[in-house]
Amino acid sequence: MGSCMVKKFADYTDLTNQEKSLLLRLEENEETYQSGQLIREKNQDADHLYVVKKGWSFISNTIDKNMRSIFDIRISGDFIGISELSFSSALYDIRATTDVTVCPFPKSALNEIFVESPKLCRMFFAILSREQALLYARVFSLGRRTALEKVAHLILEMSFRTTRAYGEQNDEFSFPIKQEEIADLLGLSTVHVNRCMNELKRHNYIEYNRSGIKILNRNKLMNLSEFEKQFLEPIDLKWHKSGN
Amino acid sequence: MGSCMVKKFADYTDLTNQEKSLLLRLEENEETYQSGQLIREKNQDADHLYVVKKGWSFISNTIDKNMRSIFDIRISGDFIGISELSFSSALYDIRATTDVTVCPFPKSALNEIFVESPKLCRMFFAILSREQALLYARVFSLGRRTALEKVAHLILEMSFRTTRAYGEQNDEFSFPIKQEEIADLLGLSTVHVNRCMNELKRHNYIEYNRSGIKILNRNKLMNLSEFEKQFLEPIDLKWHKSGN
DNA sequence: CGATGGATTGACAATATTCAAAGACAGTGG
DNA sequence: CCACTGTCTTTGAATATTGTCAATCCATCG
Repeated sequence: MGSCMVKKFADYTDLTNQEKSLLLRLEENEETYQSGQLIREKNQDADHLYVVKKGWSFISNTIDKNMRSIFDIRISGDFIGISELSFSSALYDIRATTDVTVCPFPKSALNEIFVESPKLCRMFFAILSREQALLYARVFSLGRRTALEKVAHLILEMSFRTTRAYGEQNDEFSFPIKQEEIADLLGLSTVHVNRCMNELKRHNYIEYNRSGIKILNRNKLMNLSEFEKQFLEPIDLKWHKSGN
Repeated sequence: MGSCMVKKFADYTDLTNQEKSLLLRLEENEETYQSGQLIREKNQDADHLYVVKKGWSFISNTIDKNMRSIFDIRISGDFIGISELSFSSALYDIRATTDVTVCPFPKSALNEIFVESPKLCRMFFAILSREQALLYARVFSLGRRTALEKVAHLILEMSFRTTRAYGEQNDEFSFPIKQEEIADLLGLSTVHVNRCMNELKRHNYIEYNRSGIKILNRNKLMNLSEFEKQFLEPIDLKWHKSGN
């Protein structure tokens, strides 16, 4: 299979061969993990970043045994660890939700890329800034949406993200994540997530089973969760041109 | 007064004169706003970024009149707008909490800096990645802490951030923010924020009035909110050296 | 077939919200 | 200097939302 990064970056801009080979270096090493396995633990040395090549994983923090928060789901083409760039040890756990392939690379590789290619540097910056925007959206969700709206919003978010990552627009997609994990993502209890999922099902907004989800009424879901469509805009790299 | 940026960056690394002048250019223009004023509105053109030079401001999003979420408070030395780098129009409002001085600069200025100085480029990347880490901490707070813990955590966070921005460690600091704004930051109702603040006062953890706050028992606050001390680590730029 | 991990359900409890009213404080103009 | 205004804070009572606990169901896998 090809390189996630080259594919992802080439969606937005033309790449020279040199730039392609810089990106390919990030995926020289591969590691695979089975569903449920810990990929890296909090407080370990954080000298590597990761690119997710295949599967779903998530980053989370646990305080006090029964108090876990999942910060984000990471799927094919996503980076893991950028927020730890300026920290010496890891701030959170990384765990495989499905069977997963990740490519670890040393932090210093980023620096080489920045020096060699201003275009890739801008691209990385744009990606990181886009992730910040998505995190703001999550903060909004956590702070100001009801449980039902949160669940609806998450389903839509993952629908758009998988579409972008895998290329096929599809109302029926793989959603290989436990209700307990949804709860930890959204700051809810497992039981309540279950009730919300079933309410969405009763209203005929979605269908779901263990491994997948089918969106039956995307508009209603969008309205319910007041999904903000700006986040679907493609990444715009024009900001390096003129002063406005 | 001197440049926020030069001061902030010089805390972490040595700067050449050229680098200093690159940073100074970001603060060539100044605008001042009065407490409560809108600095920039959602959906306007997002062709500029801002450095906050003086005062507190915040970035927020409002859906449906009575549903506001404040994403972050921005104080002296903080950037505003980086998460909109790859968007053409603004995702959120920027509003002055106190009287505020901000310096707008065009997005393209960032690109010039990246091309001219790899060191500043790394620095910007490190700052942005650090902000992501802080956002993860906020996600944790919103999802998994009780109201009382959230309030305690926010007070501590701002205590550390003002210490870093203004240089003086102090248990008594300016906290010029309405309870309604705290509520929108933490995803609570104004009334409940009030009750929590008063509970912290009753326990003799804090004192407060309209404009300031005094921490009486920092340890108890740290324990209550399970504050994670890693976030206080200074930014580490060593990641550009070896791949170890 | 039994064992296991996850999903589902009901009853009850805790936490936080809403609404409405009253208090405190700073700024304003007379 | 005082009354007036508007904004923010504080309080109580009733309500809504979500969490907790414990039991049961269901599918999958050896």
